[in-house]
Amino acid sequence: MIVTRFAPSPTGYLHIGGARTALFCFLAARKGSGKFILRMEDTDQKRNTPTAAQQVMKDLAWLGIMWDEGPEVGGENGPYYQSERLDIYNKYMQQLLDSGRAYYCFDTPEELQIQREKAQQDKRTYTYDRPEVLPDVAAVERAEKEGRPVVVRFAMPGNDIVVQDVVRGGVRFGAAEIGDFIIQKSDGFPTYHFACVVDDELMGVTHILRGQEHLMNTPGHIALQEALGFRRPVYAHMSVTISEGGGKLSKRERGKVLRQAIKEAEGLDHAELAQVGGVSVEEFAGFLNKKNELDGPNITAIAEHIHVHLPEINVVDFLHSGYIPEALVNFVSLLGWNPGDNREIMPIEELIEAFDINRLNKTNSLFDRKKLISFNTEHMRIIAPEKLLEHFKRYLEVVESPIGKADDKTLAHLLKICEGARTLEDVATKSMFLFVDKVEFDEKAVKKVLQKDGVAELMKLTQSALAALETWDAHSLHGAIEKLCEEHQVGMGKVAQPLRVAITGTMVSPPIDESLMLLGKERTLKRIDDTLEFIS
RNA sequence: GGCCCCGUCGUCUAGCCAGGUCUAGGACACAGGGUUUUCAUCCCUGCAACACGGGUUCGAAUCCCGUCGGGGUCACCA
Repeated sequence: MIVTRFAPSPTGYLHIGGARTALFCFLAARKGSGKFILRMEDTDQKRNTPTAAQQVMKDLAWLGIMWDEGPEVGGENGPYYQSERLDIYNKYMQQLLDSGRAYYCFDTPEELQIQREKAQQDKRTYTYDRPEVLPDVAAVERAEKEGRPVVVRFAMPGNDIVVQDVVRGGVRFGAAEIGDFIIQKSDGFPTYHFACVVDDELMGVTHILRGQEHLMNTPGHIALQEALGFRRPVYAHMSVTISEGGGKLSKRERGKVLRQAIKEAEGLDHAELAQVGGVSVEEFAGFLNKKNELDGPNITAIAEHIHVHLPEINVVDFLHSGYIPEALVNFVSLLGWNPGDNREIMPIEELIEAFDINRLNKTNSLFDRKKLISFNTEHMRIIAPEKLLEHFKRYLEVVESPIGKADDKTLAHLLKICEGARTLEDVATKSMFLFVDKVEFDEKAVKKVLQKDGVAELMKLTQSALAALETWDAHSLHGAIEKLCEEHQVGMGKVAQPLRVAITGTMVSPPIDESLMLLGKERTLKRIDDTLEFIS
């Protein structure tokens, strides 16, 4: 049976790159009718936040990447938070210490830094200088008394190590390239390398799919496995997704774009923005001066407040932008993998069926948001309407849209008449006119549509035609407008466009008959009145 | 800088391992045209790539070497 795992360090929101790794692990497990484990690698006491693990799980669940074993769902190999497994690690740590495969060190950060710089000068790889005689327990006590940090290092074997990788083939690492690395920190916690190797063995992980950035760690992990008598899992180091600007997809990008937008907008009230973002004025000023970065939610709040579109980086960002998870998952699955034929738009079941670890490719890929939009458009079209409704409600909730107050029937209807929309945000934008008390006229719309000769006259005629209408449904409305056009020998646009601006204030809305129907007779006639007054 | 990985249209990629069927296929983007009451959708057409230089071979996108370019990694982070 194939067992995979996704092991994030809960330090913030789930990043789109992490989602991709998780997805491939999930697909590999499902395809092999195996097991997908979620494990929280929270061994860094300084960086972990209590809410981050929850958020990561929420994001995974939204994407439909559910784990068979892990936090919340449990399993036979728990606990699934590494911070709760310290005694397990200590047992193996002792084993290594006893057999002389690990040893204590007492170097200060400054001392190590000097060594590193020296190696840099000599243009060689820095590796830790293992002492001839390994420190004993007495030495540990002495070091503690002197207040020196005590860590444990793993004694690497002196041979080359070849990593057999599904994606890369055999990759050889010279013995001189990998030094004795730290497996236990001075706070007593294991490092990632150690905890990861122990847990993968204990949890029976058979296939490790992870980003290429971990390839250099792998020889160390393999050496650890051998010293501990562990099995060796199958490794697959996947290509990574890089940003349009080159380099890793980074959360800094959002800050960069926001800073730029604030600078260009000019005259914005910084104190107000700081308040919207939930940060102090000083913090906000520091952010603008690139002195510090702001947290994801703070940046998102400010951007939404001033209507600036930021590049999506975290999974939640995509939710906020109105993407649906089916599209995101599908799109991301095609970054570094493909089914081998020309299929592209695929629901998750099809992805599972088509998945093959041997078709993972080696080259890094760029994240192209334009293509994502196209995937989103298509998935919004093919998804079951009930599911789309659920996504829509979730979206409206997180962006705190007043549309969220509407009942299911109305929302479903809005989704239906907005068919062809690219994102849920588009649907919301088009529907907004129904949820405002007073129309605000868009400057461009006024100029292009309302300030034309004869508009007022035709609109008055339209108004009386609509007022005379007995049944207020899309069909009758359509008929009435059509009739009006025929009588006055004008195209549909001549009547529909001014009407659209009158009831929405903009040039964009669902089909005019549907829009009028939803608005209702009374409100429609009132808005036409207001418009006539406005243009006279 | 050391080490490691990678290099097919602007982008995601098929083809490469098992050389000929490749005047290199698909998708997105872009350009032009069409449908439509707006936006969007939809339909048609077009543009567009084997990084470069050497080999091996009757024959190279495919195998080998070099150059250049890109990415990763060099923590008591994971």
